[in-house]
Amino acid sequence: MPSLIEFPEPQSDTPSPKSRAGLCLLTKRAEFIAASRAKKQGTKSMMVQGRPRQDDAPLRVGFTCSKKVGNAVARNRAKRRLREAARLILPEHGNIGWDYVLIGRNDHTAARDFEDLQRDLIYALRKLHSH
RNA sequence: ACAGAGGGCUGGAUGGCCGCGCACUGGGGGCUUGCCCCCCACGCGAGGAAAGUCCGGACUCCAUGAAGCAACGGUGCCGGGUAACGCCCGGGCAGGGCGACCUGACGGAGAGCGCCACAGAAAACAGACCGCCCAGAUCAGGCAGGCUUAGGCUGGUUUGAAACUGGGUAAGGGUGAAACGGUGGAGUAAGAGCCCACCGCGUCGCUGGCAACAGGGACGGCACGGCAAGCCCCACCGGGAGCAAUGCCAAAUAGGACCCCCGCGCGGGCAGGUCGGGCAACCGAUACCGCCGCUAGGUACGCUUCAACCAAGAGGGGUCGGGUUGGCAGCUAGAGGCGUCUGGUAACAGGCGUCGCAGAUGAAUGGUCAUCCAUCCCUUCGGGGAGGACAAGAUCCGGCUUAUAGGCCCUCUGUGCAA
RNA sequence: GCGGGUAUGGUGAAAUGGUAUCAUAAGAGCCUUCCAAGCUUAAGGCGCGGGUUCGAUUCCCGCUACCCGCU
Repeated sequence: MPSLIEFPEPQSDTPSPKSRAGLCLLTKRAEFIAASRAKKQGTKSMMVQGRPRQDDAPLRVGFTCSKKVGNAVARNRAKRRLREAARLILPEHGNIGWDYVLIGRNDHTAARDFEDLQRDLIYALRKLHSH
């Protein structure tokens, strides 16, 4: 029923209600662009972008794989591995009120050992928070 | 055994723990009792090509329907299958292979236009550059005769000739992708379908076949080069756009500005008439009649014709500007899969039974562990290590094309060996 | 996802089925005291694979890469 659905205020800082795997997801292109203009930290297996939002809402995360990663099979696999790593790491190491974007890289995101992938994410988050 | 040909199937397997999407079957809980929300269990959860978007449809809108013409695009041996097709099956013909078998845009060049570079005599109504042959003239030589004192002159016959003139001929000619039927004989001055035999070609009957076509006969007497994936002709097919179609809800904005257009008639003006007001000039109303101006539409599209409908209205069109990028429906039961029977050579069709089989939208299948399977590497033969083809739905279906590690099954061909 | 288009020297562009032209850049030489301009000169190419044709940059089919439009 439309009358019962509370429409969110049209302010860009309010988190979008979409969630999956226990994490709030970024869905709008403008949110991705805002994150890309903030801090970034590259590792061997991924690029991580982070942006503090100045509110107390839960942290949000988005995943991106461009055509450089490969065909659709390679892109989907890279995003799944990034999503699994985010599910395990972010609730513990992420900060409330931040937006994160994880970007897959050619070959290494799909081929790197999963424990190394998790260590890469923890390292990148620590660097982003400290700067 | 080796080498091959055709067809079909499969596309790593099993389990444990954590995690994801959908559905709403069951259970539990929450309150704002809604067919709402949360949790748990169960169920389902990428492909043979999901791909390329090359064809054909379903469906939706443009735009309610019908017919014809033109243009444009496509298809192109024959018959059948199909909702339809450029697809499939069967047959014919042509080419390739010892063979199983494979390949083929495979209508028309006798409707017309165009092109055929270079080379070559000539590239398309044929003609004749070289050559070959005949005749003539000229020149030279041999031989015989006549005249003459030796020399020499004359004319007959024959032979030859680089070049000349007039005819005959198209057999031969470095070429070229392609050269005016081919081979053999007869014939001739030389030659020639000029004639003959066979082959090819053309025309007309006959026989078989639904047909494409095949077989055989008679006649003709060589005419008719190639290219239509050049234009074109013939036959058939096609209105356009696409699920980001389309419909609805919510939100937001300026329910915005300017310009143009509209028939039965409309609008304006003038004069008169009529009515009303006014002392009057004049003002207002009316539209039966007269004159002036504007106009002959839209749905329909390149053109023509027709039926029907709409046509001064919240009208149509154009330019500029502003707002939104949320949600729901479409959205998965369909020319559906599997099994079996019947008809058919087959593609396929029909009957019966049975199954319920993804519906996401920054977009769901992942992480990890163990065992097995295929492959590769190392090896002290105990084992150890690496590691899984091409590639993932996005409205749905029928095809085609392209990519694809390997594994399995069936049928057939050739060669060799054995019995 | 759906639809449309392009590919020619390093770069930007032309072309009737007969080995491809122009501009510019880069190389060498001349000119100049030197540079620029100018002049001369050589090299360098039809995205890939099939087919039609005697012959393909051109015609047809299939791939590859790139670009554009539609919510």
